Amino acid sequence: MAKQKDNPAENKKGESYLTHVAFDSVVFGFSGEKLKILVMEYHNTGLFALPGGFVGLKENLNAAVRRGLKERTGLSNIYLEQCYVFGDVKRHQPEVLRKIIKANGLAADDKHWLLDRFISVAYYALINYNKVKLQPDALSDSCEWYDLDAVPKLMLDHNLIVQKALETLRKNLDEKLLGTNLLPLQFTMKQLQQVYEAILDEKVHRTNFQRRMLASGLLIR
Amino acid sequence: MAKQKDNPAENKKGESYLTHVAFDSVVFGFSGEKLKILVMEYHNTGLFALPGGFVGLKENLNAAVRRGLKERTGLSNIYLEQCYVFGDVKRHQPEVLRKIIKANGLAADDKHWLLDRFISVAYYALINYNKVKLQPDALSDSCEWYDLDAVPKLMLDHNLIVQKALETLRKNLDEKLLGTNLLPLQFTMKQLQQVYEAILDEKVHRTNFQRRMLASGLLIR
DNA sequence: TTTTATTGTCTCTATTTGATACAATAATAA
DNA sequence: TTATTATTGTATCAAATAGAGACAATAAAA
Repeated sequence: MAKQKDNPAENKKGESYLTHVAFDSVVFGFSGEKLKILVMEYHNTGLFALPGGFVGLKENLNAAVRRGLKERTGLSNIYLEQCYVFGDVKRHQPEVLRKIIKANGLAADDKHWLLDRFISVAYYALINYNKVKLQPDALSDSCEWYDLDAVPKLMLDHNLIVQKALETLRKNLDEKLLGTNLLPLQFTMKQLQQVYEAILDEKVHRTNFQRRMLASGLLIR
Repeated sequence: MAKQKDNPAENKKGESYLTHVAFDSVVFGFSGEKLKILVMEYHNTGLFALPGGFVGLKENLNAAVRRGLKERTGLSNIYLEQCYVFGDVKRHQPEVLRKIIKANGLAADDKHWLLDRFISVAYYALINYNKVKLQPDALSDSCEWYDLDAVPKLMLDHNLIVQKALETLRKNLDEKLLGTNLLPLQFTMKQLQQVYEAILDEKVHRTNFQRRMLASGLLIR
């Protein structure tokens, strides 16, 4: 029986993380009548990925995700939900990670903790597009908005994660007026309707939509 | 900065698991008009817990959960869904695990892999009560059905997991006639109605319930 | 067979939903 | 300013759906 390798999961700053556990976030924003998500591009690799990260040894999982989002967007108090755990063996592709590590001039010996297998907990977040100050991480050239219908090929199973996040968002859309999290505090009915249409990818009837929203009692004109 | 301890995650049989990752299942069954779940009791500890387990180094997460369920219930082809990931630091209580390990006459040195922190992926499963042949695992005296309203105090955050599973089940109840997974292939409308009432914990109108079920088109009389 | 309970069918009303017409307001141009 | 246009809010109607009960058909028990 194979024994498990024993890699200290430690980054350059000497911070330690739980091995085998990662998270990825699908960060939704709304602008120009379109739904967008955040995508990062790694240095000199042509690889795109969702913003993600790892969980500190003494850190709550949810807190780790919030920390990650804070670092990328500058925002705290983000609307955030788990959507699925991706735990298939085939998502373990050390060559991909090795490429990233090497492109950053780091030592990619076989025992590097990033080369190990990870289970990833996927989250989706809803944020106000205009309040964001985007910030790539140490390994990335950029962290940018992409129209949902123009997301590039992402590494590993990240495109699948986007799909799942969108599904979950659609299913939960009516709980507590989720859509409002994508808009400023003050917004018009039209804007909210556009958010719904962008998420559901279908037109909704204007007057009936208003009736429904107001009937929920959670909105004031 | 603290470095991560490096424990080989290996059981008595020499099988290796991913460190820091666990799963727990809330297994629902239906009998005598009541909703029940499976609970295990550990040897000589007075500790109750949900059936759970760990993920093999080369095993898909979902497959690991199915393996666990197979071992406990004898069933394959179980209806199974993720419901939430529990990742708070406070669920790390090495004393509890140490108690279990010691009660089984195993060496509970500080480096035992079970004493490390775990993120747990919670699932809920729906099974046909009558088809089950219950089987405790090596560490447990029993694996038994408990009425949902009479579940004992469980270890760690397992009672919370039960709550979350029930919530999720209720939310998803109407998708694809979920309830039928708790019944034999042939069942009466009355039985199905009782399942619904047990899950939702409220009465439903008989004739209207039938209309709704038949309207879904997924049932034949 | 009679009695009783269970299950299926039908109907009535109330509520919700989809669709449209039209009024009020705001934005634009003459 | 007024006239014109587009946008947004209100009212209404019909269709579909949901809740509640009457009653017939069937199955189970005496």
